[in-house]
Amino acid sequence: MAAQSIRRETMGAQLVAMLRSAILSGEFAPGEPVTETALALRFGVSRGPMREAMRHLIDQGLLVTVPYTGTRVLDLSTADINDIYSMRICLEIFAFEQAWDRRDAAFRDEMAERHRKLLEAIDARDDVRAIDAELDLHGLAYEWCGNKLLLSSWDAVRGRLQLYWAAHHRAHGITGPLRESHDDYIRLACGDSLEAMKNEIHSHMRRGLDKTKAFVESLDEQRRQTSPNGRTK
Amino acid sequence: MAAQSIRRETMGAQLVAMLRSAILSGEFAPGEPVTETALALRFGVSRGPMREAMRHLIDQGLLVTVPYTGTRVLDLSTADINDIYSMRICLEIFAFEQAWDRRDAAFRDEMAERHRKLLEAIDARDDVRAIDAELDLHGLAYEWCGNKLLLSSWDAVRGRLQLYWAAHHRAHGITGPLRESHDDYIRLACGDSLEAMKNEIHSHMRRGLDKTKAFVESLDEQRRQTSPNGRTK
DNA sequence: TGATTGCAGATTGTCTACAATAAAAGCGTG
DNA sequence: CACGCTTTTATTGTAGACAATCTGCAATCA
Repeated sequence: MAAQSIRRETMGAQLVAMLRSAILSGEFAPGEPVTETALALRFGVSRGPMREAMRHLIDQGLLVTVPYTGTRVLDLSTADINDIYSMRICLEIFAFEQAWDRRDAAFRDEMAERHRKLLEAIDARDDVRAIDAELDLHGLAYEWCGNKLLLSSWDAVRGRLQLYWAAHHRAHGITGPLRESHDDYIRLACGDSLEAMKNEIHSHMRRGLDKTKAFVESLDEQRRQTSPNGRTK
Repeated sequence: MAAQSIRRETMGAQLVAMLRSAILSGEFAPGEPVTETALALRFGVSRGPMREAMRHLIDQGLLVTVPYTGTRVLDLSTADINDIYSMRICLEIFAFEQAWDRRDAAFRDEMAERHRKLLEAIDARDDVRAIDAELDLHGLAYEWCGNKLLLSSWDAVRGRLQLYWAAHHRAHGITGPLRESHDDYIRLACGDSLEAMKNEIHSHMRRGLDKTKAFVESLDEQRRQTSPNGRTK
């Protein structure tokens, strides 16, 4: 019944999706100020719904705002990366613990399917899609245990992660996930040893952390050289 | 409560606090519909800021909304309780792992201070304050590790927990935490064995889960008898 | 009798205009 | 040239009116 719904969604909800993808696609860079009027103009709506969508992303942590002063895209910081990745380890291990006994054929099929989509995006050299596919792949465990609270926490982490990876991609070009980087992950996630899977999560995250951290540090270095003040427009 | 003493904060931000405490104090019961106009009138503001505050609580999960139809306070459900408590175990153990080596004299002092406030509220038979104090006590570990992501996840859990406990309190009168219920928790949290603390968290949560679950089940029973129509979705 | 359709009320969604606030720019003065 | 004050401007905050949509009920018709 919902197949051919034309305007089933409210405007604000659509704006959230559009604005998020605009940020993650790099149209608005991390740290860059965004104003309600400008965005409203950009998306062809009034300030009301636009503001509402922005508040939603503020709640999610993708935007930060100072009352009566301004709003800007979340800036990249080395400190936050440790938080993000340690949180990932905690949540993903928990997700697998909860989902472990619920895994069935459908789970393994879905896992394979998402892996296929990831490989497809990598082969197509489509990094934006590859990033999304990798996060979808990791998201399966969270979805499978059916804990809404856990899922919303993962969403918060995912948003930030995507922001960092997208920035990384734009700075260094092709830097998406390697083709074989998830082979072990998939194998163990569908295997019989929860302990082995936990270890894989740890080492998987460790690799991701090192990579992401190195990038942001190089960015900090670069920024320090060009303008000691901060951002230039 | 002091309506508008100082206006350092923006109106919407104050409304969030007021509305939340109104919900948690039971002025608006779980499952009860709330309308923007009624609330705006109640707090003496326009629909704009009121709506904004409501959207914030919607993002936090304390309110649920259906487009063009209505908004209501989150309803109590037995299924969610398992999610909440398993999430609590996961997050709180992680918080102590992260904070463990950072604990110092200030940490132990603050822990003692919050425990003191909890006992004070219990002795004063002030259950609402006791609930808040207990959550503050548990919150210390989260605050201490300085992970913003973790803290926001804890906030989400805390809000729901508070909703359940407050409902419990209103239904059964004095049901707040017992005076000695946190002695072990405090002792081990300031002690030398992380493993012992993890065990304590597990058993502490187990007790809380059983108690809360029994309450909601009794509530479901009661609701099933009085009104068969039941507005469950 | 049963289903369908039209109507009324309520509620949220959106728009426009105006006020409050904070940061930046201008400017005179020592 | 630096300093402090005033003015300006950009931005968000708030208000009220209007439009779109949903729900329930009653009138209508086979």
